[in-house]
Amino acid sequence: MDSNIPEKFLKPYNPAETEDRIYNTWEKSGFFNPDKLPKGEKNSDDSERFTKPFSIVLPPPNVTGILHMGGALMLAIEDIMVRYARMSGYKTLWIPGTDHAAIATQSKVEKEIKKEEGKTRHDLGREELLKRIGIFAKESHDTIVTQMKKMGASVDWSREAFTLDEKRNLAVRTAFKKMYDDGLIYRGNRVVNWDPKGQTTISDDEIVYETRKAKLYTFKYSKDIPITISTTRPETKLGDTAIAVHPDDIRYKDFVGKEFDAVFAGEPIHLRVIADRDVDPEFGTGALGVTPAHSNIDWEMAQRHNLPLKQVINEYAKMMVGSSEVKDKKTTDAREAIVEWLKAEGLLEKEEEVDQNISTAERTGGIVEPLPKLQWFIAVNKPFNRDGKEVTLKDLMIGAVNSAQNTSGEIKVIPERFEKIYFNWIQNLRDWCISRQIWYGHRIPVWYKGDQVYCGIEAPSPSADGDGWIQDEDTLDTWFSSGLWTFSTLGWPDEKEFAAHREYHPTTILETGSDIIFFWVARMILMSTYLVNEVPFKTVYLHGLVRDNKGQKISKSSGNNIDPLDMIAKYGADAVRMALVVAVGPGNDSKIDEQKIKAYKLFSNKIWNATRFVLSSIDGADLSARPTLAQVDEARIKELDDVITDVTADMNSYRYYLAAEKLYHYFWHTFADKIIEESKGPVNGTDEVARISAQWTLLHILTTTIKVLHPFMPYITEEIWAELPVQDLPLSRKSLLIIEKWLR
RNA sequence: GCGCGAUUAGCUCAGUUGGUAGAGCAACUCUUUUACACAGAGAAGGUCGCAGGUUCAAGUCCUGCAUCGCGCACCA
Repeated sequence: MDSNIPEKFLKPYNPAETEDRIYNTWEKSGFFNPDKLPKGEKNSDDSERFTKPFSIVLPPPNVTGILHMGGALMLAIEDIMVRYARMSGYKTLWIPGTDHAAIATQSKVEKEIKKEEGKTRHDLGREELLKRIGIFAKESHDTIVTQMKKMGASVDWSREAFTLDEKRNLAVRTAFKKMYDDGLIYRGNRVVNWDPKGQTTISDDEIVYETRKAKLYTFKYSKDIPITISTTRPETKLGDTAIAVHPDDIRYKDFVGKEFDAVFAGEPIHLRVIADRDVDPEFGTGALGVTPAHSNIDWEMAQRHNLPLKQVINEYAKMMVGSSEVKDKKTTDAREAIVEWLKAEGLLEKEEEVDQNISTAERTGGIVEPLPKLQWFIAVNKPFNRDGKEVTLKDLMIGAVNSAQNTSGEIKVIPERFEKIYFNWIQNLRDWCISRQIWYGHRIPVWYKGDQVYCGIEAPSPSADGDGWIQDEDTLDTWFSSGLWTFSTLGWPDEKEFAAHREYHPTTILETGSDIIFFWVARMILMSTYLVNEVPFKTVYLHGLVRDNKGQKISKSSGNNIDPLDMIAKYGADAVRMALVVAVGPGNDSKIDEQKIKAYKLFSNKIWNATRFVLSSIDGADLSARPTLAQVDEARIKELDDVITDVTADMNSYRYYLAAEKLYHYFWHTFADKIIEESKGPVNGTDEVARISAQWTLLHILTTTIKVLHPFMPYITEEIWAELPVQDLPLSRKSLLIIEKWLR
């Protein structure tokens, strides 16, 4: 009975033997490249096939390391989107790439060099360090590419990009220059977030707040100053230039405008009492020591009251002034010394424990120190002319996203609740600090000579602009280049190349993790609306965090990483994809569990064996034309059609988590458990009409389900597809399943 | 402080537009001349966080509360 079916069906399904071979077949077919998709015959029903564009960019993985489960989830969802679009007849483009991840990559390589050779970046110099990072990035890149292929990602490798390659560098310089000329990029001296560990500035969004217990000290600056203040950071008080009180606070009314001198922990200070509405009279003593150089809010207050700025903490988080117990000490040590001094002087009035939010740097974990520095910024609130109207970048970002309040926004966010999070973030958005004091990244395209400043896409030319120009040492925030990703990967700013890809922009959809909605999604909207004057994508689909089976965030340091490659080796990529996708709605965190992956390996095997049964049941029968079906088979076909209609609706509405589950359920518990079982009678019986009806129905259901399962489980379905005989599907033997029609 | 999400079977989670609940794992009984034991058949297990309300009908809508989590702001 089994004599005519392929021998491989006699054994359980073996993904390891299948997957790499299938991926090779796909790559060779060229179908990952939309230009190579076979257009439909002219004047046929298929004449529109593969003519309308569908495009998506891969959120470029950082070259810091390897693929983790979060990356696997991202690839799974996007590949489902892409394969579904391709089968649905779209000219489908999925652009792959990697991200140089400036700070993360440089600090990782620096750490390794320090560990192995005991050298710092300054020992190596800029050129040598960049060379080393380049080697590391290349290796990481190759690993990531291998991993992406293992997952089955049907990306167009011929269009692969890197956020730090030549083309993207030109895009960055072009974007910078335009924003500079429009006055939207400026250089300014402001209090910025300084990461002493990474030795660089970071943006507001790169700060992670951690709640810790801290001591709130209440004291007087000196016996001669009658106002008592509170602070958790006494060491900053050496840089105070004012005491602020609320204008309506009668306790301090008489002091406003008075000036005081004191020597605080060895440092002479001069304080003016000011009245400012930002002071909360209910908090502490209602009086606040103003430290313009080491606090954002105090800096703003200082601007309003024209207060002097006095820096007392340096880039290494060490004290620059004070008594011998304080000067050159780390801030934490200085704090203790100052508290001792306050006690000795009898100035300390109260010491209490409070909860405090500590600012730490996202990438390095260092405690952020606000410092005054000359840096580059993007002005988000500055009006500029756009199509005859005065707008700000903030306006563009708000206008792009669709919501109940803004129905003209072009971008739809899935799930919707992230719209609120997005708008809430924009409300509080301040100018974006884009310069970084690291070497790995896009160098700022600005040159200096004495007082002269030159911003250009190219360096100033010696003949026209003279000699002696020195380029800015700093590099750009990695998200600056990531923000250009939807169009820098499509040829921009090269007019010819961009024109050739114009149909792909705006991209159809952006799929990414909800944790980078501000870092990336918002920045892409900013850059695209400003530079290309259109939204970067029409839909944003956000997925959640993948956690381990205990609900912990997966990270290398906690050692709880379930390696997707291990799981693929054990259970196959199809099983991993299903486990990641089924029952995981957009925006929701999920937990990955080896048991769940294993369950979908069993499903692979179920499909495999059902195929074996169908092939052996129809052996020798001519099923090329649809026979007259028995009533029971008609009902089965109707039921199948209903399921496919339902699943198609889910696919069109991005409910992959439901579609996958429904297909699983139908295949196993309807097709295998019921239809196959009930067909055994007619298939082996003597009633010719009933037999052929049952045989045709079995093959039809198998063929159809294999097809619609393909976006989810591409390998096993492609493998089986090759073995299915032609039924009423004229193209089926000519093409790979990857370009087969979703519905016919 | 403002906003958001979660609370459903022992565990991990689905449940799209309101019509008396599902999956995986675990646990129970039976079945090894079956396409598949990487299986099948069957049984068991839930007052869907709590309290109200709307409705012929609510896990699904509304209000309040509780617990957990997240974002933003504050953080002197």
